[in-house]
Amino acid sequence: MSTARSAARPRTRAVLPEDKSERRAAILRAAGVLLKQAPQGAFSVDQLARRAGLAKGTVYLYFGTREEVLLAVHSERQQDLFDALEKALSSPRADIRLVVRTVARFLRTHPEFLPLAANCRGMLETNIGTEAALAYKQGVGARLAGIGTRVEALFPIAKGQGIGLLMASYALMIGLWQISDPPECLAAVMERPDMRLFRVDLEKQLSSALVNLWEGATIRGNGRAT
Amino acid sequence: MSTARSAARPRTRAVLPEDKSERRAAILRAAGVLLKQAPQGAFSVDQLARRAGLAKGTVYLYFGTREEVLLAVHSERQQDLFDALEKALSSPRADIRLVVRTVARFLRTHPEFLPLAANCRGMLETNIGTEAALAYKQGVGARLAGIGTRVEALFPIAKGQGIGLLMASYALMIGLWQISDPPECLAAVMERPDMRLFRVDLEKQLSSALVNLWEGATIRGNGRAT
Amino acid sequence: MSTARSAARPRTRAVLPEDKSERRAAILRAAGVLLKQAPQGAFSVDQLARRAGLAKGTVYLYFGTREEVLLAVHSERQQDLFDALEKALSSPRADIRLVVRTVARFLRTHPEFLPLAANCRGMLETNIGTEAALAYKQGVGARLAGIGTRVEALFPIAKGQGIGLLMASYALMIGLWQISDPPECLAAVMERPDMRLFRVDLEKQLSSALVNLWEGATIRGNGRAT
Amino acid sequence: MSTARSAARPRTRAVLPEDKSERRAAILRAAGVLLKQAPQGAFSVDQLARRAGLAKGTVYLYFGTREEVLLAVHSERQQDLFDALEKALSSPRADIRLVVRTVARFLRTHPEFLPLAANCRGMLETNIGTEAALAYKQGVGARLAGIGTRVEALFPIAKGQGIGLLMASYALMIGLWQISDPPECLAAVMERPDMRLFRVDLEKQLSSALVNLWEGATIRGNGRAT
DNA sequence: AATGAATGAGCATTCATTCAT
DNA sequence: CATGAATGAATGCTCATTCAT
Repeated sequence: MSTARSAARPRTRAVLPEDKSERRAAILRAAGVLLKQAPQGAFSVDQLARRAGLAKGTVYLYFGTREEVLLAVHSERQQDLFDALEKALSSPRADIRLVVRTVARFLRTHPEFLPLAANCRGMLETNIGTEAALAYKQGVGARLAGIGTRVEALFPIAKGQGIGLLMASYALMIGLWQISDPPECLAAVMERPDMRLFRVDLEKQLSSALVNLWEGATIRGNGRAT
Repeated sequence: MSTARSAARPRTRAVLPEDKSERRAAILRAAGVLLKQAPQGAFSVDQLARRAGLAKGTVYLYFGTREEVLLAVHSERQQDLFDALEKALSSPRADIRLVVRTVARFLRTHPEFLPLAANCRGMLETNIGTEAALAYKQGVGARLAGIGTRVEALFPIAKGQGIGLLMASYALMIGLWQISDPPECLAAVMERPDMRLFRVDLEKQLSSALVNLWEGATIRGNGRAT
Repeated sequence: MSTARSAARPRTRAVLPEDKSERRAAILRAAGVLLKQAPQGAFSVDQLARRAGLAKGTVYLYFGTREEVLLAVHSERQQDLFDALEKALSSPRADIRLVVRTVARFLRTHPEFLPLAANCRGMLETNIGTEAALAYKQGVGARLAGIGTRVEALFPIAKGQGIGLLMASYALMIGLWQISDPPECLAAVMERPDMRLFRVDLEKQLSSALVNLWEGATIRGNGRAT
Repeated sequence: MSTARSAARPRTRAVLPEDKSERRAAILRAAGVLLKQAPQGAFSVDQLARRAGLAKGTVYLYFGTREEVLLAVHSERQQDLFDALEKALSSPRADIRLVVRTVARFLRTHPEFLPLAANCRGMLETNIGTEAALAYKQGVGARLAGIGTRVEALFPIAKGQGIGLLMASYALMIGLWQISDPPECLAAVMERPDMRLFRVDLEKQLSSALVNLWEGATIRGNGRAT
């Protein structure tokens, strides 16, 4: 397309470890910005690099593949969710309502979270190295274990069921989003009366379902639960 | 602009409406077969046509786009699930356990269902006309309404909550599958002890979560449910 | 795309010769209509047939290829131009001005003529049988000869130069159209001052050029003309 | 969505601006070669790239679309024609004969020029970005203005008519080629006596017509000219 | 470390034409 | 004669990734 571009003008080099992680962070930040416009992650590496003020090749110095960048963004956000959850569970007033409200607030303030989260498995399947996938899963596992234990301590559920409850809750989040978020091609007809069923208020439905799930799991004797 | 095309050696012609439906069905059947090898639908139209014993162009006589074929397969399967559900709810012994067992049995006998279902929103977003998407959604909506009403009649939940409960259940299915199905790139390391957390028995976990969800929704006074 | 269409409902059959030419004429008429919307002939055989109230296959009973339909339309229009020209040259007041005015009026009242005419060679090259091409050329040749002779009788040009003058005039028409008609991709920028050069008034420029050409050809002693 | 791509074995890299121009030129050169065999530009991007010793994608680093390559070739040749014309008009012996002879010689030595030139509008209409089209037109406009002024200075025509005369001359060139160049499908029958009319000696006819046009335009008092 | 030029696999879709009915 | 189902060739373009500089 272009004809004559000027020669390379490299950025300052990141030599120190802190510079390096700053570079990495810059890429993730840029991805975060682009994710707002294309929640499914439909932007090119070129766009990403340019937005981060770097060259395409540089991205590959910090990440193995395009999808690993997305996974890293997702992972960060997910850890934030875990943080919020852990904090809520540490509160003296911790109960199901608080947990559910915490999740709801997180999703409300991070609208780009669910589209990416729903894509997560697709990303893993597509173009991510074992190493990165493993690291991600281990990160998730560690938090799940910690928070799961806390849940088991706080609520009357059988030992070992906390993690399952958390997983089911997460499944509910991404699954409900997939059902309720109207795709582009239906945007124009969502107002029709026969589409009323699908004009779902995600926050409300999800909160309701989470309450049910958690209450169902904590009914006395529900030791077999989740 | 154009060039003279060479001759063709067509298959027998589907002239009658019933022959045409059979052609259409043949394409869906072929897609079903390919879906076993590529659960995410990663096969080319060419493969699909060849498998159906047709020319590529013929596929486009019966479907608008590649993705509409996949959507049609998914839609059919989903209607099967609705059938099973409706049948279970018609049984005199209908209760939560039966519903959950019905779902579990369906998923066990239709292992290709969830991968495709989890892809559904992506397909809608990608390359599906409003018309086809609308038809799909309407088909789902009609069944949801019918079955939801039945649920409300059978179980002590508030009027209008049946559909929400069904949706949440469906969300749980596709969400848990996404979490629990190990991606290709992790297949080799799933045996590691730190991956134990993710060696989820989908049927068991899902059944447990569904029971919790439905019991939580049907606790007396849970009118605000799901 | 569609699924079940109803069986064939053939039109009445054209058995008599006059019915047949009426069918043929209907196709040409339909092409004429479509040509207004897509002056370059960018419509499909399917559209054409539908517009003519016929099935696709029927078009091929009356014409060998898609392009032969277009050629036939063009040929008809061109014969109309020849008619107008011949009539003008028969007038007692026949002179260069009248000839030029006649051409200008024809083009003004047949705006779809030049786009198609400019495409003519492309059509011949692309997908037209020798037979149809030959018939077209012979039709043109006969008129050229007739009108050329008339020109030679009316104006002081050497014997045999009439045809050349006509050909050059025709070349001027299609060539100037190609230069002056702004392509789609420039529509938005034609108003810019640096595009002023290309905002050509075709009728004016063509008339002017034709006058020059014919006057140049008829200058006394210009026996070497055109 | 994406898949890991395989490695590449690139040619030497064009880093410096001059290397890049050379790359670009190499592509144009390759197009020129292919144009000899397919004067209408009927070759694939793949062929083009291979002939230039590059990968398909590389072509798109230097040009936006296939058609923009063709337009660039045409533009170059056209500038050559302008050069020849300008040189001729600078000669102390500049007169109509010299101009016409210059054009004739150019066309004789550049037989691939007219087929492509006659295609130019089609290309612009088909697949060319506004930017490239604009650049082309501006390039043409600048030369037309310059040469047109020179023509007005040399010949007794009204101010501002030079460009019109040039345009009409160009129209004559491409128009006459379209009429006179026998299409493939008529090659076998061109020898028939009734085709005599169409066995046109392009150079002779064009020269004759150009002389007429220019003489007609320069007749004293022809201020209304072209 | 940073750059960005080069690579090339990958694929849905159209539509003129045929010919069985 | 009329129909319209079936055919299948034909191809531009994107973009993740590599690696020479």
